[in-house]
Amino acid sequence: MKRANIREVAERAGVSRQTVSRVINELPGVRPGTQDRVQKAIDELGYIATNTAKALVSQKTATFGLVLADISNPFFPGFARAVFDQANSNGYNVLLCNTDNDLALEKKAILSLAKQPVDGIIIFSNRSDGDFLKSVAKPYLPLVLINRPANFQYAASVQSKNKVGGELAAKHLIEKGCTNFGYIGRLDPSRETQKVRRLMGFKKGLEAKGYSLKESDIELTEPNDIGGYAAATRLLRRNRKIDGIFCYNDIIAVGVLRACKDSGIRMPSKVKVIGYDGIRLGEYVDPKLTTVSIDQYGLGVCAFKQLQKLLENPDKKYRPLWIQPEVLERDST
Amino acid sequence: MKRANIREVAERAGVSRQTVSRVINELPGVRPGTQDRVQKAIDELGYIATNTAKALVSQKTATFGLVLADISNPFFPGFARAVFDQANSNGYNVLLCNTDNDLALEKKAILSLAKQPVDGIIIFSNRSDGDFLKSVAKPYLPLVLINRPANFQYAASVQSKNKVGGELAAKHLIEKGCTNFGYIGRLDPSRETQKVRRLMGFKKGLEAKGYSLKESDIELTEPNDIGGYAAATRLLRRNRKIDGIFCYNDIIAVGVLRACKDSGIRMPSKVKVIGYDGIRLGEYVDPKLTTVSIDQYGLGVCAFKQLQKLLENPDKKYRPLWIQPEVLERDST
DNA sequence: CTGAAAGCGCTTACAG
DNA sequence: CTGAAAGCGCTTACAG
Repeated sequence: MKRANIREVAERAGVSRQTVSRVINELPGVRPGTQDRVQKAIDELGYIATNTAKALVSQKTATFGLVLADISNPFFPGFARAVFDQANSNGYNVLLCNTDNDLALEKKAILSLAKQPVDGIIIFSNRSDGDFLKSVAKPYLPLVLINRPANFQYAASVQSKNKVGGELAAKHLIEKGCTNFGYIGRLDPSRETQKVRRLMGFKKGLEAKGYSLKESDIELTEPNDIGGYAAATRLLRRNRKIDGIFCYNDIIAVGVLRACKDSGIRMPSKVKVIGYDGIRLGEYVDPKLTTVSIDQYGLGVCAFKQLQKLLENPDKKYRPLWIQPEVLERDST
Repeated sequence: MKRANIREVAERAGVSRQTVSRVINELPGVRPGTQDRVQKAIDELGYIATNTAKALVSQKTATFGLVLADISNPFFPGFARAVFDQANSNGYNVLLCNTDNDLALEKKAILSLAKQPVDGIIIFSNRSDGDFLKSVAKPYLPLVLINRPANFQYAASVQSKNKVGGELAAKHLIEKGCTNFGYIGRLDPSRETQKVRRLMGFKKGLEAKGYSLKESDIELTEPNDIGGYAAATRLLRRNRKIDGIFCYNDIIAVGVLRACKDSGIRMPSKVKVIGYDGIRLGEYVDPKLTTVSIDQYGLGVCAFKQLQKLLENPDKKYRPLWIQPEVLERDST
């Protein structure tokens, strides 16, 4: 048993291949009677036109790639879901690749998508150097970069305002009465300047109100709850006066919450903790985590919008879309 | 600017298209000097062979589909990640579709994959009727069904032992000293017999030790934490003697935990709660949730294995692979 | 309203 | 070791 092709349908219906093509693509100019005969043949043979052949002639695959660090990381699914929803309602299929934030895997994924080929790629995994991405971005392979500037042709970006987010965290903690601040950040082998903008914003926000953050009140750690736990323990042991902690992300903050609990430190009365990202998990921990929240779904929608524009007119330049973070107050502050 | 094709590479290298083809596919029988000339032309033109053309002749796309209810549901990412990892290390790309457990969306997704086409589909979303799936499963489109029997040709399945899981839950609660049991299940419009097997197993497990579950101690709800909260409130109000609650899944259980806490019911001393699935969230709630855990990653690995077998030899029949649930004891029992 | 011809970018025999 | 021919399953002009 073999998959039926357009020729077999044409033969069975007693028409030419073009006529079948017109029917399946719902093009005008087919007599109703002919249409019926063709439809009957299609149904009888269980014919489904393949995209490969169509893609070959149209040079469009109606498929794009989504490259991200790790779909099983609670940070991504909201974003990914938005991208899938947009794709689905616009007739696109999407090929997903995980990179684990590994440079080699990221390159491999992008290359594998290029050879598929796809019509474009959304990249939310920022290891690759600009030159590589630039060499990939073509009119036939536009790139949308998330949280990374796309300062070359055939690429656009969606970015979230990390510095603003840091400022918001500072403002919130100050409003809640904190006077001694700590920061628990992310150890990061690479020199990604984006990553430090949350801290920069936090410092700026503190300074705007006459406070400051001492270098000794900054702890860096692996970005997970275990790391957050250990970092908070170190931090609070070193400086017992700290009453407001800003964490690089929610998962670190969850570890911080647990460390405080285990040390018998009351939250939010004695210490207030604010995270970053707004992952669902924050609703379930105790106390519920206050956080600088990024609208992940909105981020995904914007990413698709950029891609769509690029697909329509690859030669134009598109300015970045910016996502505005917001404080989501729960019980930890 | 246009994507270079094999003809242009051939011309630039002064060879035929077949020779270029041999080089890119690393086939033997190309003189080293020729090889170098071709490689040089490839590099200069930034040539990347497209899969579409290759797929057309080989009738293989090296792509398969993954259909699931919702990638943003914490239940799926572990499974999905396993599938992606397997795909990646075996040279496959994967197209992901979300169905929201909606029959129409599921059919649409499967059809859209069929027309891509893909080499096969893994389906973890069980709305479609058998006849539809059967009509899709063809030697050219093998199907792997998760948690659903695949009793037709060109299909295989991976299933988890829901009844055993229910029995394990009963056994565990009894061992922990419970004597009065409640069950909080899932409201489900469709008649999916799979869904009730956890309950069947639970009853069986209780009866094996001389206990039983009264109909009035069963509550059904939407499968989320809000629903679990409300159901637990109703259940505990109706029967204050209940000291062991088995929940259809973890997210319901999380709501149950919260309901108990809010009613001042001590856990695990007064009431013990056990969930099902083993999602990560269970580690973060208070008390940490004991659960009947399914190895989601293993499930994904098995799914790919089945697909691979089907791809190699579509005509053979493959028996289902079974996933064994295990009690993961944490603090709620 | 319908069809014959050419072609999308590759690979698969086959010939030399 | 290399290339000419045919073909995978469609669509795109174009002719009638």
